[in-house]
Parts: sequence; C-alpha cells; structure tokens
Amino acid sequence: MSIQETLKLDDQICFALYVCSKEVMKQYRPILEEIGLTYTQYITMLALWEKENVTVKELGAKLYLDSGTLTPLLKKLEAAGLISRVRDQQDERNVVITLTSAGRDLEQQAQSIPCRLFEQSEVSVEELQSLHTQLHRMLGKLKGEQSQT
Amino acid sequence: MSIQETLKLDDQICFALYVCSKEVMKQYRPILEEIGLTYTQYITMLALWEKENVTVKELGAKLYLDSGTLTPLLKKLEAAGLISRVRDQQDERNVVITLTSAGRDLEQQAQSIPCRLFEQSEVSVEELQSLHTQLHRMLGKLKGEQSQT
DNA sequence: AGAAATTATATTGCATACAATTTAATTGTG
DNA sequence: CACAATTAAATTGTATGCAATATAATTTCT
Repeated sequence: MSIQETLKLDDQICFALYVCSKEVMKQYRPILEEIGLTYTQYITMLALWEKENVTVKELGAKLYLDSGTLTPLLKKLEAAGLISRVRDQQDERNVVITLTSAGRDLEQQAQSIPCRLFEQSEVSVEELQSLHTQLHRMLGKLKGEQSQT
Repeated sequence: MSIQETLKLDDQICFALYVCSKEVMKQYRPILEEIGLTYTQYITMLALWEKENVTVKELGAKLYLDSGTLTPLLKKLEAAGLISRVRDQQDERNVVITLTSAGRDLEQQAQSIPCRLFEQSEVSVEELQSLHTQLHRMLGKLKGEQSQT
C-alpha cells in the first residue's frame, strides 16, 4: 500500500527517473547543438576536461558506458577534431584518449552551460542539491549490490 | 560555487539522473527477461494494463515517447501476441491499441516485480518516497517550461 | 464542394545502449 | 619458453530515442 506495491505507471520510481532523465536531456539538446555535441558526447568531454590521457576502459568506468558505445562515439569526436585515439606503446591493448587543442578550447564555450540550464530550470538550489544527494546515495546502493553479486 | 557552476562530471545533476536511470534499468533487465519484455516494453504494458483502447498518440503522451519509437515497439508487442493494433473505424488516422488475453494475463506475472526490485534495492521506503516526490516536482517544472516556449 | 491546413501514424536517418562475440596483446604457469 | 587464461577494444546484432519527412485521413474555411 505504501510504495512500489502497485503496477501503476506513475507510482514507479524507475519511470520517474527514466522520464526525468530524458526530459533533462531534452533541455540540453538545443544548447549542446550550439557547440556541435550530443548529450553523450558532452558528458564524455566533461570527463576528458577533468582528466585526459585515459584509456577507453577508464573513461567507460567513469561514464558507465562500455566499449560498444564508446568506440563509435570516440571515433566521431576524433572525426570532429576534438580528441585523439592512440594505442598505448607500453600496452597495445589500451587506446589512450587525449584532447586536441580544439577539444581543450571547447571547454571555454561549455563553461556557461550548467548555469544556463540552471537558470531556465525554475528549480531552487536547495531542491537540486537535495535531489543530487539522493541520486548519489541511490547510485551508491545500486553499485554496491552489483559488486555483491 | 554552490551548485551547477562547475563542469565537474559528478557535480552535474543531469549526469546523476542519467546514470541512476540506466542503473535502475539494469536492475530490471534480468527480471523482465523472465517475462520476455524489455524495459520500454514493460512500461508500455504498465500503461496498457492501466488503460487500454488508447491511441498511439495517447500512449505516447503518457510514456513520453513519439511514434518513431512506439510504432516499431508496438509492432513487436503485437508480434509477441500481447497486444493488437487496429485502425479506428471512426477516424482512420488513429491506431487503437488493445490487450490480447495473453497480454492481460501477463499482468499477473508482473505483479511481483515492483516488490522484488524494492527488496533488492536496500533503499528505505522513506528515501524512495522522497526521491519520487522530488522527481515528480522537477518533471512538473520541466513540462511547464516546455508549454511556455 | 474543394482546396488548404491540421492531425495521427509510419518511415528514414542518425546516435546511443548494451549483450555477446571476436581479435589482438599481455600475463601467468608448468 | 610455450600455452592457457586474462584483458582491452572493436565488432555485431538488437532495441531504443528522437528529429525530420512522408503518407493518409479529417477538418476548416472560403
């Protein structure tokens, strides 16, 4: 009776998460289009601006994506001139991702994006903060279970 | 300095939402596989168990999906014998979705799914409730903006 | 009534996601 | 050292998602 004991769509937290995530991505789309990135390409660049010279594996761990998704995506970013993909001479199994100068320059243009999104969101800082905290907590639980299995 | 004023990946609420949604869907996958549904097919069936005899348009509004996604998905559910897609005699533009008896029977097998997910989630009812409320509130804001535009 | 505008699906094209398999390189072991 | 096991990417196949376009049916408007 409390929670999760019915099949009603709007009672499903999974559905709220799914829709909320998609709607937020929809807000990003026109803004990211200005700098020529899709949403997934954007979070990939965020990860690389934070730390480059990473392998596909490391990048995938941070982004929760596997090589099946990343390989073609990284090839597109490479074709766009934002990154380079080079086999590690030390261990040829690894492909190391580096930013090009164009990729590094793009960070400046992206600086304003979080603020722009926040401003158009009508949501208070407290509410976002609280949501953020809860999502991270839940994520921790989800990851914990998996390693348990 | 407070929130959303940096490009750090883990500071982005959009990323927390995106990852959390994917991880939750990952939890569902093996359970839904038992009844032969993907996650999107599952939420589509949830919507239909609640109210059938709906058009693709109405279903799309409830699920936040357009005909480009729904048409092929509904054809698969039809091929699986769970639903029927029939042109409305009154208005041939509409396609009305109805459950077959197999589709209706499947609801029984799905009854336990929310509970099973909750039990393996390690998250408290209060936490889920709170997250759910906040997601709905944010969703309301996001939808509000769109109609404004 | 008949053309124009609108509406509901379907289709096409592009970009993810992810499981499963393949390939190539490296490591561990007898 | 040779071979099995492991590991990292890439590839293949299936299923979304969504923008843009196409198609067909209905409505509106003159």
